[in-house]
Amino acid sequence: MATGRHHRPATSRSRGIPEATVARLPLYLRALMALSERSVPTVSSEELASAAGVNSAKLRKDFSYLGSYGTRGVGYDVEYLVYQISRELGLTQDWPVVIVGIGNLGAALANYGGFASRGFRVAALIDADPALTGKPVAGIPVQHTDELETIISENGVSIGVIATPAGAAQQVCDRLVAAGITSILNFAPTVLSVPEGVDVRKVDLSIELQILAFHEQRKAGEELPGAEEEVDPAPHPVSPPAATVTKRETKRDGRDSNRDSGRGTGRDAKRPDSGPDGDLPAVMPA
Amino acid sequence: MATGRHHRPATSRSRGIPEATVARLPLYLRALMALSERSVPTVSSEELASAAGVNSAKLRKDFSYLGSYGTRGVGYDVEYLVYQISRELGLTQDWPVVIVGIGNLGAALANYGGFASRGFRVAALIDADPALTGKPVAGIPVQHTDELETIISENGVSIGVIATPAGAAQQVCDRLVAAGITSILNFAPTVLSVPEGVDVRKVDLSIELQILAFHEQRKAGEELPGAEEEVDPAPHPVSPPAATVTKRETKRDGRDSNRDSGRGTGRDAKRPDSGPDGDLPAVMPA
DNA sequence: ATGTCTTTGTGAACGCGTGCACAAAGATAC
DNA sequence: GTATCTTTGTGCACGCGTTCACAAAGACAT
Ligand SMILES: NC(=O)c1ccc[n+]([C@@H]2O[C@H](COP(=O)([O-])OP(=O)(O)OC[C@H]3O[C@@H](n4cnc5c(N)ncnc54)[C@H](O)[C@@H]3O)[C@@H](O)[C@H]2O)c1
Ligand SMILES: NC(=O)c1ccc[n+]([C@@H]2O[C@H](COP(=O)([O-])OP(=O)(O)OC[C@H]3O[C@@H](n4cnc5c(N)ncnc54)[C@H](O)[C@@H]3O)[C@@H](O)[C@H]2O)c1
Repeated sequence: MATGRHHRPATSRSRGIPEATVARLPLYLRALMALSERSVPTVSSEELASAAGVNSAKLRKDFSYLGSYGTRGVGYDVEYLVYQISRELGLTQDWPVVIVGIGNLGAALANYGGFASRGFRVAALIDADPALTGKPVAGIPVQHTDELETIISENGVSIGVIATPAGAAQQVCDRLVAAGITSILNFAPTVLSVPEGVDVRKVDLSIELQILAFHEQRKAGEELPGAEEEVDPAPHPVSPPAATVTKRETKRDGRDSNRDSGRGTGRDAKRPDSGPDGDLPAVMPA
Repeated sequence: MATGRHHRPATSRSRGIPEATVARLPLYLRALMALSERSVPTVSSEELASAAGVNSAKLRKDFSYLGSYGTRGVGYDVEYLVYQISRELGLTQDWPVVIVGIGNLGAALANYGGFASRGFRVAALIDADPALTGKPVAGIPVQHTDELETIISENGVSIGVIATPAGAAQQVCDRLVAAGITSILNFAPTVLSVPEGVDVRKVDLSIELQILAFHEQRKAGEELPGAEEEVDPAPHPVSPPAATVTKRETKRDGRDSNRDSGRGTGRDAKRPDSGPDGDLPAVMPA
């Protein structure tokens, strides 16, 4: 019970365009706009692919979902493709956006030029702090949460950005949805529960860092083979249910473990010398 | 042809742990730490899964890669699992991190408490602007780019965050890598080229918004069936190579087009009334 | 000790995404 | 017009990730 609703659209491929492709279209668009500014008339899939950092076959397949706008032997017309992708992404209209939670991050977002330059218009900044109300941030006066519903319905906003503390996020989310928002970009580190038909995308800083840390640890571990690895480097923090814990050689087969090998740039003593402060960060809040 | 190096590790599954699983571990960890704070001793896969917003089978399979730390009939010991995941992610040590580019976003990141609370320590803030040098941000004095190499090698930093303008990102990246950084979190909207062995993860705000806009457009389009859709709503921005353009009924079969249907909450007139300013945002910079 | 009941761990099937490799399309040259 | 050369569009195969569904493991009651 209480599974909330965490469904991807289920029938993910919205109109025949795979989700993975949709996620890459902005990438292509960015590269294309750079070419456009340099007045480059056409690009080959190879060139554009390398500019966007993807495989050229993938790019061609992606474009084929849009309807094959290329010319064999020549490539793609830059301007035309910019327009087609923009249209496909819905960027030929502008999207009013509200940002809720104008703290450190919210203010940075409000100041971010990359919004406006891509068809998104910051329609309003909303915060619960009365001290902020009326204060201009990035030239836009902050409005109080009380007016959230009014702002959204009067401006026909359908995209909301949540930059409040995690504790307030779900509540804010509920209000946004009730007010008519159907797309949410969430920066708060929480899982949001939304009704069907509402899209949520999340950006979580610390998750990204943790993923990097994982790989970083692996790199470091591989350089010094042998010794501690595989084994449990510390006793159990609390006594688990019973004698269950001792039994643990179930998995742990230590697969191939190759990682493309080859280094490249000189890397040597890179291990952080296990920070000066000896306490574990916040791993065991107990 | 300057393909740069955009390889995923190739042998993606680092030690037998699939990349997709690694990406979810922080999610589980977050949920577990919340339970831990509430002194919940054990959780079932079902409960934890719904807290983390994933399928319970997926969660169990994910945990099985770590070595099956559960007790059948009971569930998982919260504290023990917190520790195991932390260890797997490399969070039992603390990771010094440098942030380069202390503008709007960089400052927000520096002020973000979520770093420290998860084992990441901001070792230094670096910016090219001499006016910023020495000024404290979040209690840490900003240092000049000249000292980048020194800072990194002296502190044994292996993770770097880039929050500079896009134009400076590749250059900053190169210096970071040369100085010994092997993991980069990039906020600048550019594709970074790095040598093998260096991990790059990117966070791109406007890409997320564009993806939301795509789905938003689809929702709106489905409510008013018929009329403009499928057809080219505008002439070609520039004349493509030749008579090529006219021929375009190659694809476009208008697939199933169902999208799980069912709405749920009342959604009615949500279309942004096509912004007051009549100009297309920045779609056609030409 | 035996039985029942809960929940894990995982085999197997399936679907999506990726990349290879190539036929076909069209440009360009002659 | 014909030939050659470039580059697209895509069929196909493969691998990863997801999900189902269930046997086995163990807790708990009696
Ligand atoms: N700062 C970062 O770099 C960063 C990075 C990643 C994630 N985050 C997350 O983003 C969120 C915001 O971070 P921050 O550093 O800007 O925090 P912050 O404390 O500086 O700002 C939060 C703002 O939200 C407002 N707020 C609180 N409750 C509200 C409510 N119910 N309705 C409307 N506004 C409300 C507060 O008044 C405050 O202005 C947090 O969840 C944080 O975890 C921040
Ligand atoms: N602000 C946001 O919410 C946001 C959102 C998404 C992406 N971004 C991206 O993040 C980056 C930073 O955004 P911002 O709003 O903070 O910009 P900003 O202009 O406020 O800050 C950029 C900072 O980088 C410094 N800098 C410039 N060149 C440098 C160099 N070579 N070495 C070191 N420092 C250098 C500048 O002095 C400045 O302090 C941009 O690429 C932007 O596109 C920002």
